Amino acid sequence: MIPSARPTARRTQAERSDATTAQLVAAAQRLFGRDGYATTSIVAVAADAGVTKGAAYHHFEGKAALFHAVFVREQEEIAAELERAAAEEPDAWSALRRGCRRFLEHCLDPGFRRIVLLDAPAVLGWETVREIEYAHTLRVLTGGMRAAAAAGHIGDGDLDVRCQMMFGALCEAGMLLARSPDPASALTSVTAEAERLLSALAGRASAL
Amino acid sequence: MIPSARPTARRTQAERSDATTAQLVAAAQRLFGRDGYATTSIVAVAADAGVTKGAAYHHFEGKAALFHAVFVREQEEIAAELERAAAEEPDAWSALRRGCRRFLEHCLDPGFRRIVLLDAPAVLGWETVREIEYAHTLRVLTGGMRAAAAAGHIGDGDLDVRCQMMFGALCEAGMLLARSPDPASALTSVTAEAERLLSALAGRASAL
DNA sequence: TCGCTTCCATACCGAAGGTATGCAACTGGT
DNA sequence: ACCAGTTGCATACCTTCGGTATGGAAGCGA
Repeated sequence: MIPSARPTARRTQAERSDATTAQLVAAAQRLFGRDGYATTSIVAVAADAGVTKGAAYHHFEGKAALFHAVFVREQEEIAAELERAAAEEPDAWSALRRGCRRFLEHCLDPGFRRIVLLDAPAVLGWETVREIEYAHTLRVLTGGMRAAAAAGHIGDGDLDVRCQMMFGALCEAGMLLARSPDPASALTSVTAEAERLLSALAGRASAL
Repeated sequence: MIPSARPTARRTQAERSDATTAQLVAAAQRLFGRDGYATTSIVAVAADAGVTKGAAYHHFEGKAALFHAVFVREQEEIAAELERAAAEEPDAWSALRRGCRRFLEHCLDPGFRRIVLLDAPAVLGWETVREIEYAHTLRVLTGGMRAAAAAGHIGDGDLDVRCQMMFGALCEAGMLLARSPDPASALTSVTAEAERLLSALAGRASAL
């Protein structure tokens, strides 16, 4: 008998497990992003993934663990996107600016805002959130900052603290951006303020 | 018969109502601040206030409404504190710096962090949170910024956007501060970074 | 004094997170 | 190829909690 004649028959355990976990995370990302963590039930996520509660609780310790997986996935996506954007720029300084702009653009996605900026701190706690972000988004940002500092663009001081504060300002700007009646046009002005802030941080008050 | 011979007897309706609402808000502020919104039940708050669920649902539309009241109270407290601190300074620029430092100090309170910085966006939504903050904390901050701008300390640009981003950076710095092993000593270094950021925003890159 | 409203407690309901159980599919050894 | 043993997952159940309905006691206007 030919294996996988029908896609459901004769799958290995790892295949089944990976498939359902992927389905669950994808469904959770959609529903958490659309309706928020609190109003999204486990059964709804499971149903959207084509399974039941049992599968969800078999693969994840609970609702928060499922959200944790979604958050990590979200971070991996944005970090990869930022690195791709930064790689297109010739020097460290323009890469840093390009990354900030890219982050703001990414904030136009409602699911990202809901999961990463709104729910994550309350669900996972600040420590966990920043730990994960420090391995993804903040890693890219601090990397860009260090590169810019090595190129002599950045003034002295505590770079880690400065990156965190810059990051907080960017998140705030992202929410502000998305809230505006015309986000597409607001993107330019908010980006301008962000770049001004960046230039200011770098000790180049009139770089723009 | 003498009114209020015993404190419980012969109180007017408004008195009873005000007393229980105050008790409920105070209890909610304590429990939400200590255990977080999600893990704090209405009955726990009511019991801590010395009443039952019925009283809570009589005075508030639901759990979120109770949290809303707590959040407004937090904002009123911090705004008053900031205005008091700013009033002690001679000029607009030092008042602005003093206010930022004061805000960071206030972030050392775990209840404040939990309620205002962690839970509020998820529970009330970003729009509601910023609307309330714009009437309190952000009002004081933008007021200080405008005063500093009028005194010629601040460069041109969108002041509202800049205040929001500065506020985001301050919130982030507050969390970072509280997370550090020795918050009291970290306060000075984080404050230094914040003032540097402020100076940078003002177009005075070497003001500190 | 007497309807009427306000304040609040008790009883109840439904939804949702989490657990226990059971069964079917896969796996590894013989 | 067969057969323990494990894994993947569904179903049934429990508990907690937000929210509602009901009832009664305390003030209030007339």
